[in-house]
This record gives sequence, C-alpha cells and structure tokens, in this order.
Amino acid sequence: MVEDTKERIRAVALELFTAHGYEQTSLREIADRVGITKASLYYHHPSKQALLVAIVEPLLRDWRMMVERLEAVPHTPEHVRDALGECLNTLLRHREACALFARDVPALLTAVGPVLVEAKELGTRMNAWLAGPEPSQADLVRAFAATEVLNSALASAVMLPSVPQAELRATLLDAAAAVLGLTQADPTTGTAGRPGL
Amino acid sequence: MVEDTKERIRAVALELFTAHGYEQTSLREIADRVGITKASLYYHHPSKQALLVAIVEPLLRDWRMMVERLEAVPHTPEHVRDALGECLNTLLRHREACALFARDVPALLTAVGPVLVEAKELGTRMNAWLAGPEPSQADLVRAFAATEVLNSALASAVMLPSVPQAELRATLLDAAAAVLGLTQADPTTGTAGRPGL
DNA sequence: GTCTATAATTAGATAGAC
DNA sequence: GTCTATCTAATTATAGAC
Repeated sequence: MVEDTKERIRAVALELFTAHGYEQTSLREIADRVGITKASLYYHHPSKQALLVAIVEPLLRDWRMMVERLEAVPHTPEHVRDALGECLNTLLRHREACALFARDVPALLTAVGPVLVEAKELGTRMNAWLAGPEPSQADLVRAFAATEVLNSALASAVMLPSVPQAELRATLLDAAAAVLGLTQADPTTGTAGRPGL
Repeated sequence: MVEDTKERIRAVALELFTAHGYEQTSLREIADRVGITKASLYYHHPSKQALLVAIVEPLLRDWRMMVERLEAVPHTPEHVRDALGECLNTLLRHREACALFARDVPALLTAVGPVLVEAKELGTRMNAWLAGPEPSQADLVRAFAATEVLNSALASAVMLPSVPQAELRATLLDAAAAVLGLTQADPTTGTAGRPGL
C-alpha cells in the first residue's frame, strides 16, 4: 500500500495521544512503537503539530457536516431526537479522537488553537440549534447539558466496560432527551411525545 | 501574614494550571507572575508535583467527605435530589480545581497518578450510590450521565457567561434529576415526585 | 527568604550519508 | 525512506552567596 507508514504513524500517535496526552507523548515514543526513528517520522509528518492536525481533521470534517445538515432542519421534537442520535453516532465513530478533544483541552489549545476554536464554534452552533428558536437562558443550559450527556458515552465506555454499546446508546439517548424535556420515545412506534411546546 | 508567599504561589499556580494546563505552565511563569524567582519558589514548594498536590488536596478532602456523608443515607428520591445539589455545591466551591481535574486528565495522571486514582474511585462510589441498590446496567449509565450534567456547570460558566449562577444551578439540578428519572420538583414545596419506583 | 548561576535532562527539529 | 549524529531551546531542580 502507498503511504502505509504514514498511516501507521497516525494510528499509533492517536492511540498514544489519547492514552497519555499530547504533551506527554514524545515523538521518540511514537517512532519506537512504529519501529522507525524520529528522523524517519519527520519524513512523513513535518512536525508534531502537523501530525496532530492530521489526526483531528477527519473528526472535525464529519462534525462540521453534521452541524450543517442539522441547521437545515426545523426544530421539532422528532428532529431533535434524531439530532441527538446522529450526534451520538458521530461521537462514537470518532471515539478516540473525541476522547482526545475532551480530555486534553489545554494541550490542544496551545498546539492547534485555531482548530479548537472551530470545534468550539461547531459545538456552540449545535447547542444553539438544540436550544431551539428564541431560547430562554434555561433552554441554552439544557442544550449544553444534553450534549454533555452524549459526551459521557466516551468516559462510560471506559468506566462501565460491561455495558453493551447498544444499551449504552439507547440509555444515553433517552437521558439526553429527558434533559431537553422530551418524554420517553414510544418503543413501538419510535415516535417521541410533544410535551411543553 | 505567615506563609503569605506560599499561598500566593498556590493561587497563581492554580490559575495558570487551569488556564493553560499543568504541563504547559512552567515554574518560571508562576514565579514571574508572583514576582519572585524560580529558586525562591522551590524554597516554599519542594517540586512542581508537590505544588500540584497542595492545590488538589483540599478539593479531594471535601469530595471524600461528601461521598462518605452520602453513603450513610438511604437511596430515596428526596435524598437523591439533595445529593445532586450537594455534589453541585462541592463542584462550584472548588470550581477552578475541578476544571483542572476535568480538562487536564493526562497531565495529572502522569504527575499525580495515585491522587487521580482516588478521585476516580470517589467518582465511582458516588455513581454507585446514585444508581441505587441492585442497579441495572441502565441505572449505572444514567448515574454516570447525571454526574456529567452537573459537571457541565464548569464549562457552562465559560460558554454561557450571561446566565446567572442561581439559574444555572437550578436548571442543571433539574436536568440531572430528569436523567435519573425523577420528575420535576414541586416549586412550592421543594418535594420531588416518586416516579418509576 | 530571595537571589545568581548552573547542572542535568529532554524535547522538537535538521543535516547529510546511504 | 530510513538511518546516525547533532543542534537548539526549554524545563525541572540544585548549590551556594547574601
């Protein structure tokens, strides 16, 4: 395969960055694990920062697409529930990179500030949509809390490894919906109720 | 005052660690900001690690006391709601140190591993109590998600600075309760309902 | 208690041979 | 593409004068 080494470096780096943090991981560690030297690593990735960007970029692209898809849709209870589900999917699809984002903010901020700024902006837009049109301050807080519930999927997988992912997904989706004041979805129809609208 | 400098160092260090991360903050920065040199800093705190421990210890002590108080109390809806409130109070009382814990896990793990291990254990015990006796897997996940909702108070304060703290507190408390399946508290009596038990 | 000076280590990054 | 060897800069930490 072409560029095989480059990909292997990326994979190893993601793993080590997520496990020990960006600053705590040296390029020597990554190179050792891949089975090459630091100098060879630099042949494929021009800097540690660039390596991080290469890791984080795909996640950001997916996230951007998701938010844009979202904003084209009206804020109804069904769409809100769907949005939470899609958000959870995106989170789980990029689980490791998301964990890196969530757990290593300060390091990423100094290393790739602009990238984190866009990530934060996407989060804000997502929350704004979730809060609905003309939101109260409580709506904004609830939207924020709901996304945190979904985020907890990352930590839950580590803290509660015995819970199967399907159950984790379903439970967190209901929990996030509950935070937003949506009632439980009807399991027979998959349709959510419409309270407080 | 006795030990005034030592306290000033602690305060500045907490501020910088929280803002830029533990690894990203050098002792030179801290010393500069306090208005002394690195060598003087070492007179008061024997190492960077010890400085971190001095910062984190009070938070851990409060947290430990809270969890122990909690475990002595039966798992009823009212007590659960009270527990969420107490948890939120502890979180807000140590806001900066908590933010450091939440945002800089990898750095803290390598610097003060054992301390983080105890923090994690306390979190686990808190979640176990919240999940109730003989919890289902869904109960465990919900307990975890509920604490994440409370945690979001730290980030909310930054992301939604216009929301007054009282409203933030009340909204998050209701949100966490909703995650656990408790209904809205009656605003006139402050008593929660008892659904699904 | 605070300073100057410096040791010891490590990191990211580069030059140039093969 | 990968290597050996090296550079530069920054960090934690210490020694010892005042």
